[in-house]
Amino acid sequence: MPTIKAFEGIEDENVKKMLMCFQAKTLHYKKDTTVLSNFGNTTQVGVIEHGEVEIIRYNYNGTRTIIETLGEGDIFGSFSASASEELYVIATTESDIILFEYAHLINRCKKNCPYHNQLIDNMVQILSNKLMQNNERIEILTKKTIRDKLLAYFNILSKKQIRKNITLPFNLTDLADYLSIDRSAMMREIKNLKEEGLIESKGKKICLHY
Amino acid sequence: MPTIKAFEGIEDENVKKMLMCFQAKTLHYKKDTTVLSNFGNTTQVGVIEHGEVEIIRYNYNGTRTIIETLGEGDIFGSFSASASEELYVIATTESDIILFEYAHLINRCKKNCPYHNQLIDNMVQILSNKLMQNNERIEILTKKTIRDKLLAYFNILSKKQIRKNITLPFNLTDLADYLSIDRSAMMREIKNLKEEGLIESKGKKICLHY
DNA sequence: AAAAAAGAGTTGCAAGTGCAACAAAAAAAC
DNA sequence: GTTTTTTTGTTGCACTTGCAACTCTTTTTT
Repeated sequence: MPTIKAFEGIEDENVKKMLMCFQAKTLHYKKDTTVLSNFGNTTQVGVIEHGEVEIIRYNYNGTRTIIETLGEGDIFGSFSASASEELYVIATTESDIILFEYAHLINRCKKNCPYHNQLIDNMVQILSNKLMQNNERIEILTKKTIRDKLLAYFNILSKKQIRKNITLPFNLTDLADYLSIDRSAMMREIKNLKEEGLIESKGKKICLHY
Repeated sequence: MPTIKAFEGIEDENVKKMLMCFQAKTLHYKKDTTVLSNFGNTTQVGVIEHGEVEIIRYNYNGTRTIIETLGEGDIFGSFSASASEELYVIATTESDIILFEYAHLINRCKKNCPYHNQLIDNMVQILSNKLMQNNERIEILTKKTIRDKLLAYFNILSKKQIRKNITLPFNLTDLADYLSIDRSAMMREIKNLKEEGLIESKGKKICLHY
């Protein structure tokens, strides 16, 4: 079993008890299938036991925006998105996902289980982290030019990977989605950055020269 | 005393005890003074007892971006921003602010005070709300055109104020900041929307015709 | 009440960006 | 190994946007 952030510090047997108490269901999803649709209005929480999912918004003009990419042990729920959006949770690989009602997470049950405290402490941690990630994305999105968006993104990544030689966590098409810019315009700007000697790059591999 | 979200459901006397335990300081700030600078790297949390503050990022080119506007009873801390930013918390009106270390919020003290549970439950609530707000902002910022940004923003506001006749919560200059677009370009687009009959507007008052 | 500052509203122009439509390379499927 | 699909890389062009430089109005300060 992978380390599930929400259940960290709780013994396996207690996790099992808790999931029983929550009436949680574990469901299996094939690659590229929908885990939840109209996600903005569900009260469910999903915990990724195995696999990988993406939270996607389909825009009226047919384009799509990646809201978030989640992996093993991650959790998603109403807090992952704005209520006014048309959202889908898609399994990008074969996945096992534990589903239950969000209310269980925040309302302590009557029995006052000791491990419930731990669960809620974990939630504070998880939500804080998500907030920081969101703030990062907002920092990038508020940059006005494609160049500034790219550089801001590369910088943050470089800090995280602790080196100038970074590897993008997704392909260039998805990067353009994440930065909310046109892919071809982004490629053009990457070319400019290369020609000016600010970066070297080939596909997902980028080396910062500043 | 105003309703402070972080302390909701905790009796006044217990709040006082807790703040003692946290070694919290209440400080007074005049209009347009700095509450915290280099905010990204502090471990402090601020609770607004009276007044109003803004979390501001100053960009290298001199422009500024409003990260968040906060009022009475709101809380701010490391979770309010990305660590890589140069941030300031500015009092926009005369304000009283309670400051203490973030660690107190998430680490239950040894005495296991009963009201600490309530505090942490409140934090989950607060963080969830902030996440939703952030998600909203991301939804808006990921729109590609000024028109779509404006309409997305108006829609969300219209839902919140439950009418087509909305009043902006800040002036047009700050709105442009919030949407991260050029003010004059925004004015031009508002004019277009008016001419096409999609909205009526005068200053902060906007009426949606759709 | 007058002066100063802040905000709203406008416009020309240059630069940046999105879109469409490709070709080439790489990866996945057969 | 060949075919198919996905991803990367490129370019011309039109249009949107940012910038600068204003005027006019409203609000705040003295």
